[in-house]
Amino acid sequence: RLRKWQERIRTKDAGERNLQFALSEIDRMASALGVPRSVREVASVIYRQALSNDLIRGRSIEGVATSCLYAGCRQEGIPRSLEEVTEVSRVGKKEIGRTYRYIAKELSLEMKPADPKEYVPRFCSDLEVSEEVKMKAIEIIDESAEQGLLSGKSPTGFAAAAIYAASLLCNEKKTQREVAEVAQVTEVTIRNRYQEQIEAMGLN
Amino acid sequence: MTDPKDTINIENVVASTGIGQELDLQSVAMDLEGADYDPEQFPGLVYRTQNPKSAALIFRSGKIVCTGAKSTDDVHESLRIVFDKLRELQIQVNEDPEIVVQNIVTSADLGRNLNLNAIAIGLGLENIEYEPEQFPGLVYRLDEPEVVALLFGSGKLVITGGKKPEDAEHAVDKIVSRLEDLGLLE
DNA sequence: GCTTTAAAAAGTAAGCT
DNA sequence: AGCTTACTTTGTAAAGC
Repeated sequence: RLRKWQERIRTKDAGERNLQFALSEIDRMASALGVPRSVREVASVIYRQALSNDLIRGRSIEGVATSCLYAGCRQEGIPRSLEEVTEVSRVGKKEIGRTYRYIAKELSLEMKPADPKEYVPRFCSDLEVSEEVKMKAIEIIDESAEQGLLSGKSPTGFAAAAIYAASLLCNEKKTQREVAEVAQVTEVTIRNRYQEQIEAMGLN
Repeated sequence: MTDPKDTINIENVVASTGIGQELDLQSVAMDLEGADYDPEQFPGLVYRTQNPKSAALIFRSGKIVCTGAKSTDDVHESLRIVFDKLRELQIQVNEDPEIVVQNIVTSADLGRNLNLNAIAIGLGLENIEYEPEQFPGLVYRLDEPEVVALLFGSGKLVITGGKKPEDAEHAVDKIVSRLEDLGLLE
């Protein structure tokens, strides 16, 4: 009995240490990504839910913690792309994506796809463009999404192309390379999305 | 209007069978021309047929998996070739080994573009998986028939997980009627 | 869970000329 | 700027780690 009792404490302590580690990792990554405290709190809540629903077994704590942070950002409307969270995590993009999908399904998070517009404020401030460019980019996203161009496309690439197009239209040109860098997509992707969006706006 | 069912095309059939005889894969690999066998990497020996095109995975137990065929007839024809090749190596092969189709992959075309965002919400976020950042297709799991459909913005789709060709037809019918009910087609 | 095989869908990426 | 190759997703059996 004494042994069982010790084992329980050992297990409880181990579980407590694991939870503390996960939460500190969420904090570390959240700081590195520069997301507000509300996102860390949402991510922590999701992690505790995953824990109580026994979704961690068979998965790395770091992977689950990163996935919860990714989900938290999206739930708070200030998404970070998988590329971005992967940069501050110790696990790979593929594992994060797979773990995120598993947790979202099991916890019925019912996440809507990230809206490209949600990336515009951050990308634009990183590029130091005017409010005018920002508004124009949002206009381009709305119009081209309405015309059905968004289906299947990555939200970051779509946002990046709209910002690039808007910078040209507002005479505040940013190069494809500059936009590609802040959005973490290739110039080829920007070029492809940009062409379609310009056509959709009737600006070609 | 083209009935989406008429655009269905079987792209890949996976089936399993067995010759009812244990095999020494090392010697089979030596005698069978074009065989790929690397037990360190995978326990099965890979043998490819040319006509019809397919890849057979042959195991020590004598069990065989055939993939890549474009129809159930092709699966049988491919495996007949594999059986004959083994017989040429003086290996006993049962008369007519039972061949079980395990999975059929099909493609089809709904003929119109799809708004995947609207479909994700319409079909219910709890029933679908749509992560355009990770993959451009929307994943839709059906209960009846029990298959998985991947829907794309172009209106093209992939149906997998079925065990008979009719599964794909039933799936396409259900998908079309659900999208029509939601007013998300045309 | 992984390893291997096949095939489609469409988006993204990387390497080379 | 292309073109080619390759990776992402889905499902499935096989034997073994």
